[in-house]
Amino acid sequence: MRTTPVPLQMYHRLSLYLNYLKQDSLKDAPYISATAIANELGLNDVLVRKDLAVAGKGGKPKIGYSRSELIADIEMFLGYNDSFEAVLVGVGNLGKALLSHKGFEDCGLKIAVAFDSNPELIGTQYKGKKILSSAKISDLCKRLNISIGILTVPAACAQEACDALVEGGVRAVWNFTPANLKTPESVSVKNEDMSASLAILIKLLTENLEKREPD
Amino acid sequence: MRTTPVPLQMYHRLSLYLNYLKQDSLKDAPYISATAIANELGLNDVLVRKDLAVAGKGGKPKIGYSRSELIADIEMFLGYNDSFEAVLVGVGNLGKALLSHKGFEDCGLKIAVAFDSNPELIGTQYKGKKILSSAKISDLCKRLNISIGILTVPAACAQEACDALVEGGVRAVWNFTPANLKTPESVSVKNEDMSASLAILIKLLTENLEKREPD
DNA sequence: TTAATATCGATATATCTTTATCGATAAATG
DNA sequence: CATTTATCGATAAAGATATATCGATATTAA
Repeated sequence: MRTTPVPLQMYHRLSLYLNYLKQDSLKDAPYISATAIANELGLNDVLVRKDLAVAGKGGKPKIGYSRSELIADIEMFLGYNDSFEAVLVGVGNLGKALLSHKGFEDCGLKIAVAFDSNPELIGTQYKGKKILSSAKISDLCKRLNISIGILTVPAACAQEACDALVEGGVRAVWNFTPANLKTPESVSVKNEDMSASLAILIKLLTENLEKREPD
Repeated sequence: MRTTPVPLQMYHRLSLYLNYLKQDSLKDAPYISATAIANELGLNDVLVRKDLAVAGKGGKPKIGYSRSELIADIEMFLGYNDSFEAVLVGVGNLGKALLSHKGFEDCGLKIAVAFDSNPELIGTQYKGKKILSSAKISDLCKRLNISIGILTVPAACAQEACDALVEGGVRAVWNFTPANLKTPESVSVKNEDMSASLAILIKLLTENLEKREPD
């Protein structure tokens, strides 16, 4: 079985670096070291250096990396300069939260339209995005050449909506439902499972409690 | 540096198993094999068996594991039987989405109250949860013996809100903002960084596109 | 009752990921 | 101008995680 050539975790970290590097408080710092980033984010400095070696053009001893160059390099590496068209399915609270989220555009993600099956929402707009009937998903995705589908529907409708997206030629699904989606191999799925995250949170918590109150 | 004794990823997977095992379509299946779970979730069967060996009581050759027993074992292992009191800070769309989410209760998470700084929201309720002034965070957390804080405020207020939670004795923070929170060692933080997830999604997507269109 | 089969559980192996070490280098300092 | 210092980059080592192999076992079928 083939595995990922470059660790997915690294992409996660690069995004963290980017976020850190863009911080207001660093606006006047022309250079920054891997050690500093590592300390700030609680990571190992060699790890940071290795990540930056993959995504960036290299730094200078004693000085570190050019902050602006590093930002540009990471954004390039993460594909934030290419633009991807997306649609969102399910305009509930979570859907609205994602539609409101400024910052996706900076990552090259453009939400073109949203879909919902609620007649009261169909035809209206939210944050400047049109809300259309879910019946039109595949047609519209084809017409607009959409590559990403964001799923924020109830779990029970998730597979159906996903199938419509796939039918519409979408190549990646960002799944915010707990459903275990089936897609053809050519369509990637990234799951954002709240329960799974919560499981880890609770684990961290209990681990932590045990540490403090040994018995 | 000490690392996690039991892989965090495992907790993530256990939650997936749980979700799968509770599926309606399996309601009449008394037994289920690690192989079946692995195939369904796209994992290695030995990996699943290893996870289940840690969390469960073991299965029978040729048959598999008792589905109901497995569910109980995993829930026990994940600490879903213990109940944790939580508060949510920031009743925007995302906050509302989380307040609406049924299913946290099944995991032992009880959101006691919510906080916001918007005067129009303060004093109202959402989904049966009272919304109080953010100024009261630490006092109330102390009084109610809250152990988990859920952060769904704008990034700019994140550290401030987090400090109030820590002051209130919270032991774990579920951070839905992109802020890089500073907490004492005794307080765990679980970050849900959208940009970082998106970075991985885009990576999966482009990887996928390259596979299909080699040049 | 015997043979075939699916599965578990344990052990061993491979792979992936992170951390440690060390020489080289650019700036700062005396 | 030599020395010290912080950092990079490469290589090596360690550690963690996932996969493969194999004997044991319970069920099913001949």
